[in-house]
Amino acid sequence: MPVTVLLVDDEPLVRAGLRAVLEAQPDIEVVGEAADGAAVIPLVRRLRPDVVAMDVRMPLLDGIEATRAVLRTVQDPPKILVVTTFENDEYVYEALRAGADGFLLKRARPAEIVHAVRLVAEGESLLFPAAVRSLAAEYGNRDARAALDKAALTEREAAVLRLMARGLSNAEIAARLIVGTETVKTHVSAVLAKLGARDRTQAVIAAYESGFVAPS
Amino acid sequence: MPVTVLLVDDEPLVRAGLRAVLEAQPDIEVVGEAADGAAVIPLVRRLRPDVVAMDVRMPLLDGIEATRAVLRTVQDPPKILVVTTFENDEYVYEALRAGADGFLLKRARPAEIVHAVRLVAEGESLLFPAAVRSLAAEYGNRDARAALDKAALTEREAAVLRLMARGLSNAEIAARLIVGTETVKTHVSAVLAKLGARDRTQAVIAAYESGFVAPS
DNA sequence: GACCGTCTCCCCCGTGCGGGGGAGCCGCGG
DNA sequence: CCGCGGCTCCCCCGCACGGGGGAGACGGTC
Repeated sequence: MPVTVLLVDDEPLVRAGLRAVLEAQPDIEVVGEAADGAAVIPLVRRLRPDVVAMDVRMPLLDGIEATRAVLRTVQDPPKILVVTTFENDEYVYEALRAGADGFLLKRARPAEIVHAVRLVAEGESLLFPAAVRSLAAEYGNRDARAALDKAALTEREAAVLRLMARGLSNAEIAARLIVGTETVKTHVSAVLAKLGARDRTQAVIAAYESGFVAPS
Repeated sequence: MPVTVLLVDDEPLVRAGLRAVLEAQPDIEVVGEAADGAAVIPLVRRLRPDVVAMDVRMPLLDGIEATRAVLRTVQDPPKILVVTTFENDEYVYEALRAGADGFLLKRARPAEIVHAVRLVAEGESLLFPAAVRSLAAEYGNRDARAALDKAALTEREAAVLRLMARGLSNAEIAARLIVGTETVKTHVSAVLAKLGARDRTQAVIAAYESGFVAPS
């Protein structure tokens, strides 16, 4: 079964471009379009897309509010891919904080766009605002895919973060994973760097805010 | 307007007792009863009580699952007061983790019961499993009210915890609150003690898990 | 074969954190 | 009036934490 996508952007040109790029893939199907955030909710309810490619800056209801609204009101909500023109767009980070699953630069190459859609559809991508920010800058905003990959935690790092989010100390995590504390420290440092966190507390906050771990 | 309460307990005797105690108060009104957890959701939807006094151990659907179900499926859910017979009931802590707002021992004195209902109705109570556990033991399980009060954070402590949950360091919190770092440390220590947390990370986790702070 | 990313472990080092005390000030209530 | 709880600030102290390096082993890719 193909990945179904709903396009949300106020510029018809962008929608057409995304549609052309995505429809060229046999495993991706664009099932609908919307021109502003206010139209998103009913469309999501009706079309039940796997992924919503959502512009951040839009009239009526911007991407942040639309993201929040979708995640709050829709059962089993779709993955949300935030689309933006500028790399240093503060709105993007807010949208990611609001629960968006990934981000995409409009100037990205078609292959990158396709890759990003597949990533979030598989639920494998995990983006943290600070990491994306620095990486976007580092990569000159031209290779969103690389930024996406770099921002993703490795398996081990994810395991460590999960235990951090349960309140375990480095020594306890080491015991649980049957590795040395030095190893855990290495992973923790990597996690902090990728999440843009200063300490483990901020990392755990990022884990909750990004949906990496959920309350209760 | 009075505080409306829904009683959920499989023992008619307990329901009658709670009803008698609560109805004696002019500002509290018992609007319904249920004998098991499965009947709770439709009743909550129909009666829209301010508070649900919920037994933990029940046939069909226990208090934990019922609490989860209510909080997950009902818009603007009622406060949930977990009722239990035993102080060291692991189920209670699970229920509190599931989002319950307070706990009540069946053997509590009428005045304590009334007080607990009013507390959760006002949304002022804030219970953390570890704190409740130790306090319940400390008070010989006879004074639930005292435990409730002790487990509640003071205004200042709550403010500090909110900032902790935003990733601020002690120095940053001190600057924000315009006090000395030593003062912040005092409050942090108090928060850790009341939450049964070992460090600030565990405190932030408790804050998320208890609903004290919410993602996004 | 060379390269790269991941995972593992090691060193040193500074410091923020948390525990243990104590203490003064204020406002409220018995 | 005195006590009590909340808020404020201070001391000392130990240690886990996090940053900065480096390094070896493995597996996959080019």
